[in-house]
Amino acid sequence: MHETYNPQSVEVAAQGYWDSNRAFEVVEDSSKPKFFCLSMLPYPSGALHMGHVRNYTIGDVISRYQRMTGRNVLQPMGWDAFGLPAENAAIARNTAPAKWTYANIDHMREQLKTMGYAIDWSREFATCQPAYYVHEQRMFTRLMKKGMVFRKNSVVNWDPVDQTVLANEQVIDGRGWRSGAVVEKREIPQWFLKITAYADELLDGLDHLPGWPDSVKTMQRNWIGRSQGLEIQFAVEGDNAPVTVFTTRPDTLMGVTFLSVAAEHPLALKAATDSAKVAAFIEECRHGSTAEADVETQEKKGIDTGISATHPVTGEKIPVWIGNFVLMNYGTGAVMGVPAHDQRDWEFATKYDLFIKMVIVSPAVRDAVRELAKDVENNADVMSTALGVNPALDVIEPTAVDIVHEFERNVITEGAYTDYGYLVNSGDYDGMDFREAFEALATRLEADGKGTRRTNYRLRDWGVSRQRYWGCPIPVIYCDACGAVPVPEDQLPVVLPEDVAFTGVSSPIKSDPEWRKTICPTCGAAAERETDTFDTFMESSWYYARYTSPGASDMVDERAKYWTPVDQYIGGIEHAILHLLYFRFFHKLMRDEGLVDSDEPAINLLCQGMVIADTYYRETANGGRDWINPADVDVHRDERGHITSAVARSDGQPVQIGGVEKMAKSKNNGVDPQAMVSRYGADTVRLFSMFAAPPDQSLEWNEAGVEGMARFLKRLWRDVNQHASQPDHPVVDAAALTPAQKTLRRQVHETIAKVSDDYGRRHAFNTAIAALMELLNAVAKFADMDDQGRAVRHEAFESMVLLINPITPHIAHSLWQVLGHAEELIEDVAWPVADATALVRDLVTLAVQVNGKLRATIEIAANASRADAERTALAHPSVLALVGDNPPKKVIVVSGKIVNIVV
RNA sequence: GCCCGGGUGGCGAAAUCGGUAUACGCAAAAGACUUAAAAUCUUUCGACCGCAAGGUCAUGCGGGUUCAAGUCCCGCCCCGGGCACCA
Repeated sequence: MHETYNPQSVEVAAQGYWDSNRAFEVVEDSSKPKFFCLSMLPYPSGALHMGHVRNYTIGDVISRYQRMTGRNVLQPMGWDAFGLPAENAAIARNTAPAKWTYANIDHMREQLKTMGYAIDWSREFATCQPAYYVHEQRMFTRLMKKGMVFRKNSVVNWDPVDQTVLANEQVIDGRGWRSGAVVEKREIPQWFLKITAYADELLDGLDHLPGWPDSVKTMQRNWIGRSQGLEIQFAVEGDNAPVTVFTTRPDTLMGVTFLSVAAEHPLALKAATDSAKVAAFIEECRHGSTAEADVETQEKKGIDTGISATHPVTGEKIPVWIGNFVLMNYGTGAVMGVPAHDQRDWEFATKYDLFIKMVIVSPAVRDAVRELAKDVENNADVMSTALGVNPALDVIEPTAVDIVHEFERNVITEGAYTDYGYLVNSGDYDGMDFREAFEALATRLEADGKGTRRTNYRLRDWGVSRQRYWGCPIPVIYCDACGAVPVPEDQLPVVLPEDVAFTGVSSPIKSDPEWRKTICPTCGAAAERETDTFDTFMESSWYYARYTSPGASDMVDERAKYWTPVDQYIGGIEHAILHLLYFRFFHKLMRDEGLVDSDEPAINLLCQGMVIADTYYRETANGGRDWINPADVDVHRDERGHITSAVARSDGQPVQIGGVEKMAKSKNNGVDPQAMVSRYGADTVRLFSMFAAPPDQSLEWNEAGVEGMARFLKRLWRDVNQHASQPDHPVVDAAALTPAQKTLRRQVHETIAKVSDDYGRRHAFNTAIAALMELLNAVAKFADMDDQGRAVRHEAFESMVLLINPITPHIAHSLWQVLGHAEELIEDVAWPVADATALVRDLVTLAVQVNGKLRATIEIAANASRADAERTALAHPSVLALVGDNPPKKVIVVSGKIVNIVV
């Protein structure tokens, strides 16, 4: 017997056994149901962090559990290896991005292996390998031929000092992160994938994903943003083209008092040629970042172009303004201004003293007017009369007029009324509701050729061009005669040179005139290659499919149809929209190429929360903060456990407590998984990361909590070994058990049922662990040394080891042998099933409430009738004291739970 | 600004379909073992009042629905994620 638990030797032994048996390498097997368990692949940033550990432990628990329930489980791993950080590291360390990336992968692979994940490593790849990205390039050229790809101008952040395009992340407060120069918006030609062609399918498909979190589906629905509305043309004076706007609220059309166009809109550019002020405003709009969050939070500013447009219904002249909040790349680049019924327009109109015209009243106002003016033939007229639109009407109800005026005053002075209501001040449309007004105006404008009913999407086409080096080259050749030509399939891959000097000023393939030189595949003339690379979301959109078909000559082969779709996908909630939308989009592209046969890439999705930790700091002389790692801080508490102070371990001097934040380099509060594994073992780290919080919430790293987990595993080790050292026991004879033995056995089977449900359905690993802890506590208190006592205890320990195996597989591997099983893979032992007869209870506890307050509990037979329950409850002394002799008004009995007596 | 989450003891959390709020763990306190410490074991542990029995109050704040609300509805506050070139 091993007296003490030594995680290091246990883990080395288990991992060695798995390796030598190739325990987790899988092939297609039609005799078993398959289960594809996928975790989002890591970016090889340098070292494993706790977020990875959490993500991959969740995936591993699900994989091992599914394997034990008899499924053929594929759990792969790879590397999302292209990206911006490699370029930054290359500049900082004077090395090549490829070299840095491959070194990180080697290091992180070793770190992952110490965690003991049940991964099929034979399928591993890195997305920066030509053997991977060649398929992506081929797919792109096929999509080009299908018309799914187009090129258009698009706005980027331009650093005028460094003469380079900046990512949004590289723009801090409107300035380039290195140069500090005010960033400019610049238009350059870029490649796009027509994701909008799939907008309806991407939206409607969400209704067929019951295994995805509602929050993710809602975010995607809102992101796609399908809306029904009207596209309306406003004629513009002079020889200008009409301005087209899209609105979902055509019922407010009569309230339009201005138009706003983007600074890049042709009409704005036209106005700039006549006015230096307008030109200066447009110049000002060119500064600052392109990020929507920045655009939406900046101060709303505008300028009158001096040009007027004509209202398509009334024929009135309305001014055209330029607004810095109008996005050229969304919709038509122009919006109609309805200050009375749109809050942003209201603020804009108030700021620039533009006319506010109320044309919608609330249902409450309409109803009040209708009631007061019920004798008047048409109460829509009363509302219009109140507004002075129809003074000819001589029968009006003064109070009704006041109500309408009051509402109008409110709209003008307090803020827009943005809900649906009833039209007023709108001529022929007075009295209509939203639906009627929409139909009437749509019909009229369509007849006049000034409007069209349209379905609009917030979703924009996917710009895939990046002006960076460390990415997959876009396989296009530019020929003066033939234009943009896809690289022929037999010339793929277009290989990115890896052995380069990277200085950060320009991409090595852009600055090397030789690399881009080629000949046109169509006409054979001298031509040039595209030097932009793909957005790295391209690689992460289809990697899951490649795992199914290692070595396939195309993107995937027939094996993909066995393994896809993914049964369980696990990753961070930060990917809820972009990655998960592109991932779904790419699956549909592959389906339409005949590569896979399902509509969606993943059946179930689990989004895990962040890993957070305490922060500590000291003020520096210049007012900054010097962050100190939690591992180097000692915390003092008072006797109630409140933290009173913290000191640095290095010098014993106090440090400031900075609160709990996401683990990040900037706050120096990252906890190194490697250090934790060497101190406590991988099983303890896995156990803590599953226990400390449910998977979808943030997880606070707390080393004392980790020690608690180590204690639990030590006790489990000790108690199982102690049990195994006792004499052999007979099989459990359910009919011969004492009440105490029966109770323990019931707890064992209740735990089996709970843990199975927690793993398989709820993904509530924290409560599964709590249930196992409770069972270990119960077994420890169970002192029965009789034959049947030992038999029941043996059943308890075997169940516990099997149940905990998905979370702590190394210790389970050892303890399974201790319990008398010859060396075997515990994942191939059948998952325990709760015995229904062992779950039966004789007595149940009911809570007894009087007027909804708990006053007593009673124990009654599990099969007692409701009347029995009511009688027993009413007879309880505490209840009698409160109820007295008066008969209760009402008694509610919820069987097995509660009796509530209302007096 | 817009969209999506979250807020429960000293701390991490539990309460799965509206039915006994605080399971499990951490921290803390007391005791046992020890020359001592660590480890381990036992006990206590939401707040307030009370010798006790028991009572009152408590799930971010303010209302509401219900026999019954952490859970449902309305209005706020605070924290986090995303916003299309971080991945």
